[in-house]
Amino acid sequence: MGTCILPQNLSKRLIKELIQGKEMATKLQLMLHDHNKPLVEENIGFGSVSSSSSSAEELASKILNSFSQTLSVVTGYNNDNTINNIIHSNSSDQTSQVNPHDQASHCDDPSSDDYGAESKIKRSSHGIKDRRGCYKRRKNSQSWTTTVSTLEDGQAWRKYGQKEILNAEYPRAYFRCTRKYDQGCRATRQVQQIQDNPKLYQTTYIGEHTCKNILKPPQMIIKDSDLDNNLMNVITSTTILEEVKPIISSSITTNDTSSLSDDHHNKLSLDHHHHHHNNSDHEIINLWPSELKDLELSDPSMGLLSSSLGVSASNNDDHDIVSIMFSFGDRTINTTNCSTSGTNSHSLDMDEFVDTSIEFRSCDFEFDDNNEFCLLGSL
DNA sequence: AATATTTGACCTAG
DNA sequence: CTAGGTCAAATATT
Repeated sequence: MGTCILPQNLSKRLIKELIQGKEMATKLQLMLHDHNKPLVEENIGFGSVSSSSSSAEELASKILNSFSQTLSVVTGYNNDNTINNIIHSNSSDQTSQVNPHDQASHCDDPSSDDYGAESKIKRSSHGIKDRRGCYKRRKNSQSWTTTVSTLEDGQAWRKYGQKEILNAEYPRAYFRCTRKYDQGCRATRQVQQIQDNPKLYQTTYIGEHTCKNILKPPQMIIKDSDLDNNLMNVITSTTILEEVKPIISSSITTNDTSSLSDDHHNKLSLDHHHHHHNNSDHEIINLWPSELKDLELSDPSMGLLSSSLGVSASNNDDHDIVSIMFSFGDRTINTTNCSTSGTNSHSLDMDEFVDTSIEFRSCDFEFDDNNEFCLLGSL
């Protein structure tokens, strides 16, 4: 597909930014892991960040900035596969590629059912060995490798194998896109755990998603009872929203609601304030895109939108007061002083959200009696 | 029932 | 032949 023609200096800068971002994210993760957990247990839970909040915030800010810089480089030069190629150059093995076509005659479309029925019959009938058809390794596919601390990347993967790897402490897991058969998507990924406690995985993405990852109605679930756990999964990440991708450009850090200059500077953040709390009443935590799984739509290869979900809340009442702010760069959607009761989960239809909210300037939402997320104000 | 995971066999590149 | 990528039946989960 697209080949990367990125000036070397920018390429270096991009790599540098990504490395820095990764390092800082790791630090932040450790920080959260080491300091927050004990605090959560003996303390109030959501106030936990406060003890190390200054440095953590600092780190978070730097990380965001790092990704912003990265985005500005990427989106300024290529909106397609640039990032893949760049990161790929950093990848460990299965390199050598850059032969984007010739994706191994790996059963090009699922319709030409290759290894499917036919071989199944031959194998199961009499245990007769026969070739399963055209299966070949896809060593010529685009691939890139990252090191992360979670299996979650917001995409729908289906595990199809696991292997013990020579000289590797942990087995390697193989995943394919869930839409492999209904949409012929050939994206796969391999996850190699390289460390335990804290967990670290080296994730290699092979091939690009060709699917539209939007089959089920996207939903954002905010379950009060899960907030504690969610906070422990915290880290930062870059994900993509297909609909928003085309208008991403440079900076993603501004939250200024006053200016409505252009369609760029997109950032999704969600603040979940708690007001019954003693120390701080406003904390922002970046959640993994697993929390956004169902609204997350694409693959990490196609573009980047740094979407962070900030959440904090109080559980000391049967009425949680939450305030949620979505900000797409300089546009903000704010939900202040929403009152919700009970421990039900609130769902937000992200289909509608993604489609329409870009048009909003500032408006209010709340959870109604059915815990539906609804619009209060006008556009 | 549909969908996901586990796991040993199968298959290919080197 | 070996190492590692994939298949698919059995099993588990939703």
